[in-house]
Amino acid sequence: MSKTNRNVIDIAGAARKLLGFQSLRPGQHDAIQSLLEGRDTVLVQPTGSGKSAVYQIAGALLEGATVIVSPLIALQKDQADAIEASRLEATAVVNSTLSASEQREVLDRIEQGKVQYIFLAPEQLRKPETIERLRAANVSLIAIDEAHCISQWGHDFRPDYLGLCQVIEALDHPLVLAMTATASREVRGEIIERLGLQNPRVFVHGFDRPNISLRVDLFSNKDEKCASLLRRVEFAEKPGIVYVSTHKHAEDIAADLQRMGVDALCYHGGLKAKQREEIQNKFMNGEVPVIVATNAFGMGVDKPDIRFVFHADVSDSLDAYYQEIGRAGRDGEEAEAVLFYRPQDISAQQFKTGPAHVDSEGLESVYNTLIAMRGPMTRDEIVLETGINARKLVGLLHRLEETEAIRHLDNGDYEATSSRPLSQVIEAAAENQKFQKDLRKQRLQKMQSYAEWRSCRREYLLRYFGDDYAGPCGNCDRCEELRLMPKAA
DNA sequence: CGCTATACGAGTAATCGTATAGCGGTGCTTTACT
Repeated sequence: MSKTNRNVIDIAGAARKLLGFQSLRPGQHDAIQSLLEGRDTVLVQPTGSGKSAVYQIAGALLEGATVIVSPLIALQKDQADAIEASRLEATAVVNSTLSASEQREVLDRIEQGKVQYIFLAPEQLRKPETIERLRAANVSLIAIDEAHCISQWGHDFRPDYLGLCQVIEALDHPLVLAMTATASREVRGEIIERLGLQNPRVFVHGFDRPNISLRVDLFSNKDEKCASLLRRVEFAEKPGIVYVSTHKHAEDIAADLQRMGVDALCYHGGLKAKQREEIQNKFMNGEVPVIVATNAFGMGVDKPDIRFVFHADVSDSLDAYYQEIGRAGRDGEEAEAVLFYRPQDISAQQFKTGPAHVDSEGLESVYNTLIAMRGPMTRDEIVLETGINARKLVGLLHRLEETEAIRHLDNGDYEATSSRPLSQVIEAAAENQKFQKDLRKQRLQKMQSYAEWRSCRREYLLRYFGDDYAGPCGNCDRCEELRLMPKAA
């Protein structure tokens, strides 16, 4: 008990001294304390609620360096700058924007223990050299920012997210803090399992966003849907975001809005990095009131006064949907989330559940190469030997690793673990792929169920995320229709 | 699902429909070449 009390005082004092905080929110305090007590910690809390203060303060109070795994280079820079501006210690960013000599210099400083906070993407952590240098720096805390990426991206798009478990082990299991704004119980479970967390404490705070009104407008005709969306954007209180599923939709709708005299820009991954930065800045500082975007837009967008988030296409999961609409109304004022929906929209997103078949030729080529070698090979050597491009190879290696036909060694090399017959390995890989695809299909179906839900939408959403919220909420289209109001408090 | 690029046959010179296959969304990296 006395130990706990001492920690309480230390944490609050540190927050004041280091960050100038008058007080900490309960969520922040509990998470920091959990870390100081030596527990791996999962923190689910809305953006803007001060998740970064948790690793900043815990990192300052723990001996040794803090590693922050952050998915986007743009975020890494912002987060590091925020620390530099405060009273905390030295930071470093390790990513491909640094020249080779700059990287060497930064790694030297890290190795010498001169850096307190190190920001990097999971891809950097798959490099043996980086791990070696980090080991020398005595890492005591590894914070995974936007930890839902493990579940969302790890299985194909950025497989290095699934390698974090090995990274943690290679660093002798420092304390782990996994942070995200949105994670259903299922996703939280996957984060814990994939990171190999041991008996973690899980904090979930502030999930409901009662000021965001929820609504689904049903259409059967595509043109009607589009016209209704455009009209609604025209008259909506701004600023706001329109989410779409393809580059083309983003460009078309932005062009339509401009034609109507609405100042709108589109944003998607096909644009040049510089252009994207410009567009995002214009939205952030209020120069442009409407952004029409794919899911490329949003991470790191913490603008308080977004009044609407409309969806012209469905998201591929409720997790993604809630994350997207959660960008509205951060100031606590009224905001609206409207899904413009046609039943066909669901099947149009099926492709996002991934390919139905594995690349058996690719798997065969990689597996046979590793068996023939009878020893470890680097990625580069495998590329040279098989002629498969590096990007594709990462995915194939990951698939093989999943079946345990090959092993990824701590030094970064790969080797075949056995000489299981090829057909068995391919079959196992196909099974894994099918499992992933089915999982994504189920998630897409939850999106459909939300769109077609007949009673309180907030209840459906919050229950999906594991909350036991009971409607009516009085602030969704279903409650309105059924004239349901929440029971008086 | 729905779009678009490509191929193909018709049937006669340059174009026009129609059928169909393939693709669509998230970013890190590294490397070769201006």
